Amino acid sequence: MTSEAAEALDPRVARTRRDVVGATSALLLEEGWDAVTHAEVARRAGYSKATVYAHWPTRLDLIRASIDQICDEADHPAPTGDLRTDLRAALADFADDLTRGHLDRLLAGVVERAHDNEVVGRLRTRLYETGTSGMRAILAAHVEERDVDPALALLTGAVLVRVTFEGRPATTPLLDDLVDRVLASTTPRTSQARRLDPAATE
Amino acid sequence: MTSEAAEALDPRVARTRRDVVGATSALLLEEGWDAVTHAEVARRAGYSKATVYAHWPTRLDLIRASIDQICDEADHPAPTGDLRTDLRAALADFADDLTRGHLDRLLAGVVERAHDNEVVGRLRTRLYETGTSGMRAILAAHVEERDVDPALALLTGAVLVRVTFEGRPATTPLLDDLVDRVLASTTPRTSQARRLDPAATE
DNA sequence: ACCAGTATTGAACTGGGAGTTCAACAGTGT
DNA sequence: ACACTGTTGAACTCCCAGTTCAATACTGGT
Repeated sequence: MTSEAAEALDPRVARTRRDVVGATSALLLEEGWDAVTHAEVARRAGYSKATVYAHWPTRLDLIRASIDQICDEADHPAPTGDLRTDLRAALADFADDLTRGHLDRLLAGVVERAHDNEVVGRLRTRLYETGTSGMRAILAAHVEERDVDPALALLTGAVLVRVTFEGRPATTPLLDDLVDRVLASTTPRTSQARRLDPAATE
Repeated sequence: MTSEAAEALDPRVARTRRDVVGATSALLLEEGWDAVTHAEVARRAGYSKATVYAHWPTRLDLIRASIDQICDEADHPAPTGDLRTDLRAALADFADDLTRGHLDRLLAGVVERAHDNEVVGRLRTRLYETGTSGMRAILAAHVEERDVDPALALLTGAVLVRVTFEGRPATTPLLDDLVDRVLASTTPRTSQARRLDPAATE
């Protein structure tokens, strides 16, 4: 019922879904997993608690719909074609999501609950892949296949640690340094004269 | 009263503290933050709920005591003196804590709650620093000062991502590869004449 | 052995909030 | 106008974290 695509949908239902999922996303990012209750979501969205229960019987239903929306709406800056430039931009974008977008708390909440819930485990994977797909695409286009996964883990992991655990702001020089270090351990893909001399290029 | 060090302590109090904090740590690692309630902790430790409340009035008091204990008890393998070997061992140790020790869930739970609680923020920092202090010491002894922080963030971050988000087992070749990549972006400290005595360091 | 001081206990109580239900009401497509 | 479906408000149940306290058990000192 909820998955029918272009089936003529009651406009009331469409409104409700849009409003409630929107309110849930905002709540989830602003206040965290535990703050997402049917009562609070209903209050924020301007609907009755009973309506919210009718559409999303459990808290996880609400959160799943919300995360799906967050992932669907994610956008990435257009690549220029230069590896280093694009990677820096994508990494800055990721760091921005983590801090300003409070994605770090959402990720933490999902990771914590993924231990005893299969569905949450899939949300965790989807969320992480969405947040890093930009970088993955850039890497896949420019470095050897075997380097993509390790480089991605190094980059995203380092930013996560810096921002989330060390509480450090993700400044441009810090991010650029990380990109340089990670690229030093990868093999460029094109036969182009892209030697990895630290001092050369740009 | 609770912080007196060698002051002759009522053995009942000593027993209670040991048992309850032990039970809390186990519960926290096995079942996660939300599972830590006074009732469940009391049940596991074999004490009355009222006793647990008398010693630790809030849930956070319990968790703080538990994390303090976890950090105090943490031990690291003795270094051999060889950078690559020691780093591999320390990283494997960290990965093991994350997976087998369920440290990943604990970290996630702490990160999530650190957003609106200063005390939890300090727990997060302490927990992360405890888990990575072994690697930090090894790096500090062998690479340039400016390389220590970035290398640490890259290593721990990559393992975190691989284990926690990708759900991948932290196999030896995977960890060794990460160490190699990170070391490729660092400058070794002057000569290898740096034969540091394990007992004489800091 | 006794005692004064303290820790522990069991059991009962409260306060709040998550989740549920439903009859009345409102919006929708024909 | 009509049948159908979504929405509503309010009342309700149930569970559980947190609280309290008089009775009991243990401890160190005399």
